[in-house]
Amino acid sequence: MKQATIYSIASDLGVSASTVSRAFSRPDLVKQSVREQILKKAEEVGYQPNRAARGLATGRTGVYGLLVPDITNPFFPPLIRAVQRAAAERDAEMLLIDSERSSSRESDLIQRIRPQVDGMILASPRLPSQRIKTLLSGMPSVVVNRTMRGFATVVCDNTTALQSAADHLYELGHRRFALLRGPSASWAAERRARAIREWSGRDDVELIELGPFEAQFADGRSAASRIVDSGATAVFAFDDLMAAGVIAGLSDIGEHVPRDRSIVGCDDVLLARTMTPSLTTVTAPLDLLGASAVELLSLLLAGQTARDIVLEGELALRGTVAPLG
Amino acid sequence: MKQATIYSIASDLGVSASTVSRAFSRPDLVKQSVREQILKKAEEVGYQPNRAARGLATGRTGVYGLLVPDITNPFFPPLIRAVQRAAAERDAEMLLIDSERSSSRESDLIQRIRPQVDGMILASPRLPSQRIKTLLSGMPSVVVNRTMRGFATVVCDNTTALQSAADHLYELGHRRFALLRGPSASWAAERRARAIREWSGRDDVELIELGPFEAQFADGRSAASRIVDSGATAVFAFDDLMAAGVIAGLSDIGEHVPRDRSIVGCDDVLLARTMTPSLTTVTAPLDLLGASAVELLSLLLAGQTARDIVLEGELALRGTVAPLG
DNA sequence: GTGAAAGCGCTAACAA
DNA sequence: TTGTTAGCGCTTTCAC
Repeated sequence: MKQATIYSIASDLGVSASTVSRAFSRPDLVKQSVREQILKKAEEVGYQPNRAARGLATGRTGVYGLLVPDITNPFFPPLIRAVQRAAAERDAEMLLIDSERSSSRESDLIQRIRPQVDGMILASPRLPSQRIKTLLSGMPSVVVNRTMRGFATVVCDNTTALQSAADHLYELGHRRFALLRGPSASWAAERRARAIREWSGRDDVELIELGPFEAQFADGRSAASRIVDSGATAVFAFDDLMAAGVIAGLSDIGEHVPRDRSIVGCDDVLLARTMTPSLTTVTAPLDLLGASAVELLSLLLAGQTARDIVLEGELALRGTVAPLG
Repeated sequence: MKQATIYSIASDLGVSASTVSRAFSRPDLVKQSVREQILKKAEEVGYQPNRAARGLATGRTGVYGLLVPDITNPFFPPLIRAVQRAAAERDAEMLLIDSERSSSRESDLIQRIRPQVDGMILASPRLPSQRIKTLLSGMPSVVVNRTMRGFATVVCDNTTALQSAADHLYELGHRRFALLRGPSASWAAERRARAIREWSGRDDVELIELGPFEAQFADGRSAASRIVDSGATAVFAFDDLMAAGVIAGLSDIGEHVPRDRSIVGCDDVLLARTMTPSLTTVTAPLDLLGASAVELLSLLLAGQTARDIVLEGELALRGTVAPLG
């Protein structure tokens, strides 16, 4: 027993294949009684439309490409889930590509899947804008967590939340802050750094900037001694992973968080919640981020123009900040 | 400028479309000089074969489906990466489905993508075997981390490593152990539990079994008080996530790991390495697991029979076990 | 070694 | 409201 087709259903029912096709794609054009028969039969024989055939005929694949730089970075899985869910709601599939933090690979992979997807969602790719524009020319695309002229974008702005965190630390008595900067090419890193810099422009506050770093656990860990040297009592890490690294690094030196120093992360990834003590951080609305990206993409696919979206992070006060002791 | 096709290349070169097609799919059938011209031209115009068309003609999609129950569980991202990488090596794409720990969703999603993939890799699905067999009948499939008659399987056996961990704890003076069991339907949970049970069959050792649990962080956390009540000084958690939960739960009660109690996790996911102190656990060869799964699948697709594969975990001694104090 | 032609399953005019 | 027809881009006999 092979897959049912519109033809097998059509001949079973004594109607034409087009009628069966229409029963699915343009149901309003088919007489109700016939349509019901067709749907029933389809159900019965487990009919599933062959997307390759449909794609060939329509020029649409029903597949959205999602490109992430590093699926093992805990920031991405919830985003991936959100995208998949939103795609499924639109009856589309998601083709995931993980470039493993390599931009050459990114380039290859985009080339490769280009003809197989209707559009792409790029979650903070490594490639320079110009290259991306070339690779994706003519393909509806939305960019996540990065602004880029000529593309629909959805970003998360943590400025307010980070500044609240800073206020909070200030109230707890901290005056000397360290900032571990993220990757130099990262839009988010720049944005976060600027938020802290702006905030720290007051007389009685000192800011020590370290980095840029690749934003890995090991980077945070090895930065710990420099933090100690700097005399900063509170540190803003680019993201939660680096924050966890800092805590490990401080522990290597014999320090304890938050007793000896306060740490704030960013993104609220899983490990921020599962570590003990749990990490004070800024949450990212990943579900919304993913859903918005898909929404923008489908607007684009429908030929409409999509406006950019800015979401806000929120401060999550937890166990890694304490009064200056 | 639209996508190049075999026709556009053919007419550019004054050969027939079939020749162009053959230059890619059966290169040995084309005269070398012609083939080189074609390849060069294809490169030049950025030709990418349309997979939908190829799929329609051959009945093959060149896409492998990968089903995971929960992409936010840090066990899966490295596996997903490994599968994608291995698929890419075989010039195939990976369609990822996350069932969000819902078996009904799992069922729907499998149905849905069935006609769009050449085969499926199921990573510890939630569905009962019988249902899976029905859903996948006639489709080449390999099952990861679960044994299942009628399917090619690749599993990771942690028995030896877990028993070494137990030996180690025993040497450190521990005699009373708690075991937090994983989901009752989980093959891995059963296997791990058995390893510990077998080992603890000695006179001077006591084993307290708790659970089964859904294997979430919160489960571990709330189990902490029961662990304390049980008097166990060392605990085996089903996986790292639960282990992290236990540590958090013990901390809620005012206990400190490993000072007051020793904890062993399983899988060596990212958060095991990023927490402070880092978690003593059993590593899973995820890269190999993913690569093996893809290898088995391609054997199946080539019409060959695939033998099952068993991989071994390894003990990673880290910071959450200490001598009984 | 190469070309012509049929067909994969579906959609989308166009007719009826 | 329904059927007929012509492709979508590729592979694959079958001739040449």
